[in-house]
Amino acid sequence: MNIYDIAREANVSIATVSRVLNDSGNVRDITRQKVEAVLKKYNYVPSAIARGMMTNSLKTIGIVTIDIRNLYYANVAHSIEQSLSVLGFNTILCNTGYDIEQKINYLRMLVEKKVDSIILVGSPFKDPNLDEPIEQISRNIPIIIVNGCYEHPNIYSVRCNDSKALEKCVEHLVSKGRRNFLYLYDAETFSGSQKLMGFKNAVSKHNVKSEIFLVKTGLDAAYNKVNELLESGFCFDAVLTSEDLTAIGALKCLTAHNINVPGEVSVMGFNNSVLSICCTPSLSTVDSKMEKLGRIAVKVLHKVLKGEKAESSTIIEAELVLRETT
Amino acid sequence: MNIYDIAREANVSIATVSRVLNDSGNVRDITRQKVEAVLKKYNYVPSAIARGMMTNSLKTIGIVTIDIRNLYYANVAHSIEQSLSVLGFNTILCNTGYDIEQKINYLRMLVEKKVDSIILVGSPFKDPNLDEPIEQISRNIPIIIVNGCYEHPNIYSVRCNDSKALEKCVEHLVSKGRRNFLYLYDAETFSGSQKLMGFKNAVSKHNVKSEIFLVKTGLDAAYNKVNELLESGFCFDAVLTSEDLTAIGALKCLTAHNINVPGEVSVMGFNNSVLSICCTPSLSTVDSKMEKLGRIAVKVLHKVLKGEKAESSTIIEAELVLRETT
DNA sequence: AAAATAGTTGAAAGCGCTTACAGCTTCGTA
DNA sequence: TACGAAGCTGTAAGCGCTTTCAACTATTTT
Repeated sequence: MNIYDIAREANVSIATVSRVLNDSGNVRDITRQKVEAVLKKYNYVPSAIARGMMTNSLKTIGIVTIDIRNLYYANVAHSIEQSLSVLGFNTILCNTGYDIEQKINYLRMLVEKKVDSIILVGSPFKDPNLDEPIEQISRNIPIIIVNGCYEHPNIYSVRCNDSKALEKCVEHLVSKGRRNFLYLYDAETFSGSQKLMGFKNAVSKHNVKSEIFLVKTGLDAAYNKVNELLESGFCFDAVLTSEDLTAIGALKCLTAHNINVPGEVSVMGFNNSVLSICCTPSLSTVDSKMEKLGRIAVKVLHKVLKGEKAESSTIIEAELVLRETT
Repeated sequence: MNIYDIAREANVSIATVSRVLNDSGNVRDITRQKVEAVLKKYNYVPSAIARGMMTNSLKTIGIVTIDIRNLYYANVAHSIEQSLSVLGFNTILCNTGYDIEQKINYLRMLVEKKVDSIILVGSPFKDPNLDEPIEQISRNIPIIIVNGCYEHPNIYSVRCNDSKALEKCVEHLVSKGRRNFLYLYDAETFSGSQKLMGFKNAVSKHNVKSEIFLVKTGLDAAYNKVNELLESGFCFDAVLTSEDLTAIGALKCLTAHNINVPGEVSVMGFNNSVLSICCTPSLSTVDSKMEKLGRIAVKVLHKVLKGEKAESSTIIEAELVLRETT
């Protein structure tokens, strides 16, 4: 069943059917009704592939992210997908993990499929192997980077002010009398580097002590690290992390050692994911505006696709969410 | 830049370029090298759209799910996406919420885009409005239903034995001396109905008391419901739920009421999501085999696409994961 | 009533590929 | 040396649409 079959049965040309299907050009009312009747009769669905041949677009965008099982990416991706669907776009989801090669593979597949744009969520911190393909792609389609940063024509970035967020965290804890900070971060992403920078700035500004450790993603790694630190006699009265889950690992370990939170040690997470209300005591954290980030990313993209000028970089302010661990 | 440009520069016909690109047919080594050199020179990426015109496939499948922010769907979707990418397929992600109309819209978009198959994750329990479109689609492409059930040619289902899982839960708690069950479930999906059935069977089999409530998705709804029950003097010594998050809501409420878990009341969740290790005490739950479910779904799909015969229904056994709340 | 205009329709080209088919070359074998 | 088979390559058709352009019809305008 194709447009010819419809045209034949409706006794019109395929051009007319096409016009009815796309509501483009002028079609007499009576003709339109004739065509629509046949369309309905067969429940006809035109082929986006064939349309794509001409328009060179499938109204599809690719979203390249680390791992959708991580609540952060899930929330951002959901927001993007929903915003796009309103505009009639579909979303191809790509989970790359931290594997650059896989990321490059995915990018190639997306280019092959002629996506209208690619949204990268959570880019690694400046990987030159990635720079070249991305810049090449950007010559043909716009690229949006969520929580990354890229100064380049046709590449737009939308991100949360992570460094400021961490400064706010430190400030808050300093105001609560904390002086010995522990910072645990779990991934070397652009966002991760921003947080780290914010943390470092803040501790030096407030002249408080700090130690920084990179731990693996997940609750256990954080738990084990804190355990190791406690057993080695390391002293701290505040734990900050780049992720809620990491904070919960720390929190669990502190509790296991009968250390009162927030009495003796304060703990703060990051992202305000649902995890933060699941643990006990509930976790103070940072609302990193996941939903808004996705929404704005699509807004920027939409502007660009319409040919309007869009801000090449958008920064959203995060907010502290204070609960029971501080 | 298209296949003609490559052919011209390599001094061959487009047919030869096509053969090199797809590694199909016979091409002399020297010719292949000539073509590959040009291909590399321009970093040529063929258009999947044009290819799709002929092959009628974009090597893309659609996954239609409720909400990727829910860890259950995120895990299943991740597993599906990863398994598919190994086979060279991309995944279009659709979050429909519980809105049937939106689901139908998405299905239509997927059909338009000529996906090779649609994987439905978490279907509502027998909605006739959905039956017709699904059956119609299945006449053209295979449909896989994960955690749903559908007796129909070209529709395959892969699901977890949820009813058995709940029976196991009840059994486990009965063996711990529990006699007054509370069951909280949060969504009227096929899976939800299976769990409910399993629960009902088990309580009647063991001749224990039970009350069942439908609550909204999320921690708060469960918290409030349990709170209401406790304040009205309702007595129970075990809480079962259809979701980890619901269980955690209950758990938090019990703790707030100074009720010892698992001393006085046992709590069990469902899914073994990361949430279950975040709460305190850590949650006993059911491993609903999210990763495996996705993997098997793709395995079945792959068989079908290759034209092999596949089992129309696959059932995977769940496993109890006992932690501190039982 | 004629002319100008606007509205409506269809023929045909082409989007960038795959693939059947035919023709040509090369090679092995009698 | 000749002939058939096998390997290689190109021509051309076609996938199902959109869109331009020209032609034709209805509606105004003068």
